[in-house]
Amino acid sequence: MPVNKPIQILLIEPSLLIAEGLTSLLNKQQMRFQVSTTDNLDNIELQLSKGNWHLLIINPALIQYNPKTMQSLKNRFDKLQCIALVYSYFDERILAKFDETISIYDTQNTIASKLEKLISKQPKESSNNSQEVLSERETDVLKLLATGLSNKEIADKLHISIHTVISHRKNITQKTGIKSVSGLTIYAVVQKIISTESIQL
Amino acid sequence: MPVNKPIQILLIEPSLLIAEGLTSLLNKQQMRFQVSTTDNLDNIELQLSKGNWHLLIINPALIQYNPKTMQSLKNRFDKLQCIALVYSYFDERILAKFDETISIYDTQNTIASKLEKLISKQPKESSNNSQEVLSERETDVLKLLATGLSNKEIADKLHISIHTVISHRKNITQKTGIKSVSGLTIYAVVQKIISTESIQL
DNA sequence: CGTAAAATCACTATTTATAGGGATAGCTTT
DNA sequence: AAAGCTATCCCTATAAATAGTGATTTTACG
Repeated sequence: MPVNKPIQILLIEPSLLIAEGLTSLLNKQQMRFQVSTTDNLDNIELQLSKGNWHLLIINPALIQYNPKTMQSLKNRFDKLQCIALVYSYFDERILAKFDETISIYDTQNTIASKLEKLISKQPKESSNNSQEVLSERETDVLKLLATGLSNKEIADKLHISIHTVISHRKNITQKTGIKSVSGLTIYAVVQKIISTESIQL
Repeated sequence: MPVNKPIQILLIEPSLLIAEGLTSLLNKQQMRFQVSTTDNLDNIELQLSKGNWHLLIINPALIQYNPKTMQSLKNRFDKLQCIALVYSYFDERILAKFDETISIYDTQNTIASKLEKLISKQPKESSNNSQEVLSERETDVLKLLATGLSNKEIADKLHISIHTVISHRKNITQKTGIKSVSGLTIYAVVQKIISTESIQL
């Protein structure tokens, strides 16, 4: 099972509903998008600096009166692509500052293809190893992890040391980009590595 | 495990993104909402007639120029409550025709409580069969836990101390008998406390 | 045969989670 | 009014998980 690293997206949008909608739509796509949302521009530089973001989607209303912010962001994070998320009419001169524009009336496919096009423009640093597959042993560990066992229990069950389990888990996290146990659990279910019945409820 | 009948909602909204957002938000609520979406008014009477709908959520832009539709719907389906979903300013006289108004800038709680208030007005057919295992607050915690957040993050999100979160988690574990995060995640999914989309992968 | 990937194990330091003990205040129900 | 439940907060001590680095041995493949 090939696992692509998710595309990291920072979404700045005051309407929770719209943020939720976009997130939900993107989650339905085959390509994996990981969307983080914030509702204002505060601390945005801080947030951008501590992560490997691919796309910034922003409501242009938030920056239309201080285009400097936009420019300074583009300068500091030159690989970051900025997309405007518009509800209604916006001045072309403002929209022109963005790499792309998506509308709330766009279809799911339209939105996704616009984003994908932007991403494919990027130098593929990590997408060459994106056909990553969990190894057999990693799958074993994930399976047991997702059924609710601790590292120690997994180690005992597989007759290996806990260090090895931890090692495998590091690799799993790195390959899938999923850090949380809940996320990995759902992943295991979706990937049919386990069935929900086998989980310790 | 008690199961309440879901609230049937018909959503008429041309923006897929907004429809998706609202659906996603409602799915995160404890109360179960089942949302069907259509993007225009065609065949709406037909659709309404073949289902037991509780709420109709509609973009007022769709009917502002023919209020008759609205009136005729209210006449034919007298138990149906109509909610306006607004993005921007709308004439008060138009909004007054609705039982309630929600904005895309409303918080999740605001939206949910508006809908719940409308529903509770209705004669309760069979809503008292719930020996709900988890309390409301415990459900909040479970919801966030299952999306992959740590105790600390949950505390911040709910504006309570980490001790309280731990306390709730103790109770959740005791009530459900489920100790592992993966087990609780699956539990939350099965109980429709969360949807798999909302999990941080 | 050489190499690359996988699997195994190890150590340190830090952060999180769990177990178990309490406490208080605000409700609802009896 | 008393009993119960919920929500909130606090403490200690221990267990578990994670991040970062590194090393050795198998195994598969050209």
